[in-house]
Amino acid sequence: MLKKERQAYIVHQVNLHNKVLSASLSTEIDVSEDTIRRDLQELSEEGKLIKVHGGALSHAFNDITYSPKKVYAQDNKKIIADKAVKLIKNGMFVLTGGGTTIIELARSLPVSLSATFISGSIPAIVEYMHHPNIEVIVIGDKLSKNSKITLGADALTRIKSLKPDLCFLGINSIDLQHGITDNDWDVVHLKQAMITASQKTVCLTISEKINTIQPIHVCDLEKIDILITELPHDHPMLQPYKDAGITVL
Amino acid sequence: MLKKERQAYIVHQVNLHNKVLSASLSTEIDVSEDTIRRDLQELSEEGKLIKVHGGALSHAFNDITYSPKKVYAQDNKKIIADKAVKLIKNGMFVLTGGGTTIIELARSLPVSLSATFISGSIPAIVEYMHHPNIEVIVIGDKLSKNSKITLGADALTRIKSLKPDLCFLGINSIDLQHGITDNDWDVVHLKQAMITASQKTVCLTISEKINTIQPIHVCDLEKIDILITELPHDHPMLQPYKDAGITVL
DNA sequence: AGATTTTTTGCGGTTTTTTGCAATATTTTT
DNA sequence: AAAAATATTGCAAAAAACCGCAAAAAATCT
Repeated sequence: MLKKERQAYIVHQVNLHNKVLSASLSTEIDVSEDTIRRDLQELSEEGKLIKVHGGALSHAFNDITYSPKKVYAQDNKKIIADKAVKLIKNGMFVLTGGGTTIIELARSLPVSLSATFISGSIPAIVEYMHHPNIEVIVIGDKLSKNSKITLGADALTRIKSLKPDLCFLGINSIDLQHGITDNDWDVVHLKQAMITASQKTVCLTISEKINTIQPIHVCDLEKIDILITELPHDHPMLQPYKDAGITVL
Repeated sequence: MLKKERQAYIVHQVNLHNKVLSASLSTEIDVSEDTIRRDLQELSEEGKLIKVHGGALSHAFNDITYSPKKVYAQDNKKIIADKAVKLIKNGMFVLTGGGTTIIELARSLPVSLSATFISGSIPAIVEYMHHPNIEVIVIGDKLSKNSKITLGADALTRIKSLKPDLCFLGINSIDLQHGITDNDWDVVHLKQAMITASQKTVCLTISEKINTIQPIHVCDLEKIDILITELPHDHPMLQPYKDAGITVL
């Protein structure tokens, strides 16, 4: 890999995720951390990013909001995305919902992956669209301004006609007794259809939403195959869900 | 192998793979690396690629350097968009295709306008989505990476089920004898369906595409109600189209 | 055609760039 | 305060670029 090529990649990653870790980049592009550090140094001098202890930050995202210390704590959603990516194999049909966690997943897909992604989430579709080896199926219907996904009868019937290998769902609430719950009538219907259609359902959520409840019931825990959070898989908070038969990553 | 031939090959490779290595080229074409380096030097001075340590990168790899010609075209599209916007009234159902002219139209919509826009073009949908008073209906199907619009049987049947007031079509070729022509089989079918479904069809195009022909026939001039270009409505080039019964703006 | 000039190309030697490593210092975490 | 992670520095090996220079090839001019 050429030096400039590598630096362009780094800049791309910084702009995409607002931050990068030297260690991650090192393993990702298989060069020593020294080299990464020197790259960051140069790019920093060129004003293309801001170098901090442990990695670099996006210039645009650089107000007081992010102190250098924050770089160490990887964003929870990035951690979740990285775990989720490992489930996707070449040739798979993957159905995804909306939400920021799903966007992060879309941005973390390795360039080498070639698969088919189905979604009604416009931001997610935009990310998939930029990927060189991914086919995109758009679920059409009326676009909800709030959630930026298509909702309605058309979307439901289209989803019911599919049998994807995998379904990634960003969820707002999960609880041992009440299972998955949500607060939007149409979104709930969509999620139910997605779960029913898919061979395997993977739920993504940050840990603070675990053991919370919302007004509308989506499905029971039995319907969920895999649960991904930013916590280590052996965290005590997750044990009850393992006992309920869910694979926790 | 001639020098010019060799350099043409190098440019081709750069455009194809976005990067080339001096060492690879050397063994590939069987000349010394010095020669390759001198070639890259010259091509770099001609602006055909970017020379870096170890090889060269495509111009597209770095940042897009847009030529004055592109900027000129951009201005023209803005003129076209402003004319087109005037046709849209509150409460209308508007069907739009893809292409840069349509994007420009989407960006030019006044905030006060409240209407419903139907499209399968992801970039257009993104623009509509940001508008406060516009409802968006997404036409779903397989996403074409090139044109960034959804194409396929699903999209066709969905469009056929609609009766929009207005249809805006960015066109690639228009000619007095052959009418509207295009070069992509699927896109042609989509445009035909859009024209048939709509009560009024508005074609948008920059003047340089007037009186040009492409391989596949979309429709005859009779199907077109309004033609919008960046030229003044009384420009002589447009007179024949007026005579053919088209309203020219 | 033959001679002369110009261009192109490869080669040896030198300089610069790039990269990884090891030892040491600094920062962050626990 | 100790431990772990990250930075810095100097250095050496490899790769690549650079600099004439001369042979070969092509173009130009008698």
